[in-house]
Amino acid sequence: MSSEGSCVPRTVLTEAGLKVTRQRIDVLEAIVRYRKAFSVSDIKQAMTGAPDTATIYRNIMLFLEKKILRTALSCNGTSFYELDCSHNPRHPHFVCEMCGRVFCLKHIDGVEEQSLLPERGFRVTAMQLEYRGLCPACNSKK
Amino acid sequence: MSSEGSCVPRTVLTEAGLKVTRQRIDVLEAIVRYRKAFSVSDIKQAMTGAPDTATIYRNIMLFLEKKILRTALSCNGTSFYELDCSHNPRHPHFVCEMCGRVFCLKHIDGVEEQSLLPERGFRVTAMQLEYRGLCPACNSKK
DNA sequence: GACTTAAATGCAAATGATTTGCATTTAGAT
DNA sequence: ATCTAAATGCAAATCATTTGCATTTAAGTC
Repeated sequence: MSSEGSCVPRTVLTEAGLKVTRQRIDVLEAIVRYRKAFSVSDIKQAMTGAPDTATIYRNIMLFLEKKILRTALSCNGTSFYELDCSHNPRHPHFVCEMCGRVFCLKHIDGVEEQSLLPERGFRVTAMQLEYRGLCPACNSKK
Repeated sequence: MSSEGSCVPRTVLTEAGLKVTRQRIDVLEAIVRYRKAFSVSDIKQAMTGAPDTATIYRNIMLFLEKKILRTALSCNGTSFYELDCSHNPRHPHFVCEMCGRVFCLKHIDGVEEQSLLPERGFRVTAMQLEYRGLCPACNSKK
């Protein structure tokens, strides 16, 4: 996951210098399988026999620090995360105001952190581009 | 506030077809005075004799529907709002990961909803560009 | 392979933001 | 001045997230 690393949970953990526990492997496997931005409740539901919620949160925080994950966006009080690896380049997200689902959009060429600099004095570590509106399904229902 | 409206709370409420109540006037006045993106707790603290929290939330939801306000961003479980009027054009925001403060950045020419279109099928009603990192104050302390 | 210990986990309780139910008050029309 | 739907305050509920603490376990070390 880290920029160059593999996507094998065990390896990812070892490379990040983290203890390899059943819970961490299971959570990472679920995240890799999920393939899109997820909230803690998303990933819990996607797992059979998920670890305790506190454990999931603690591990997600750890994965964020280790750059195994990054925050995709926060909306309506919930944070969504996604894998932070070369196989998953940064891209904008879309939040459907009707069903609340979060979609990953295609990367937009030419729109990078570098091309959208804010004023001086700020040290930018991340940029997020977020759209709101109606997803295709909800849009066609209207 | 609505695209063309005035910034006088009473007038804003009337134009939006909302009942004019003391609480609504007070909240709007505080928001106009505040001049930047605010959370509910920000605006409560900025008021003397603020209405009940539930009332503030209910009114903010209403102001969002009426386009008197828009959501600036959500982070760490808190939503930030700002005036949605011609005097306050859309602009990117910056969240300081050290102190948690939210900053309004200057508008970036050429970067508009129009110039950053997501794939087909989506109906885009809003776009937010958000930066994270260290604000000038926290950055210089490091 | 058993031993040791710091780190990880589960569970329960705390926190903080936001929402809701309901009895009371009030803006705005009559 | 009167009436009624809508707005408010207050308390309690909800939801996401965090924390304290006793118990378990990964990963050396012998």
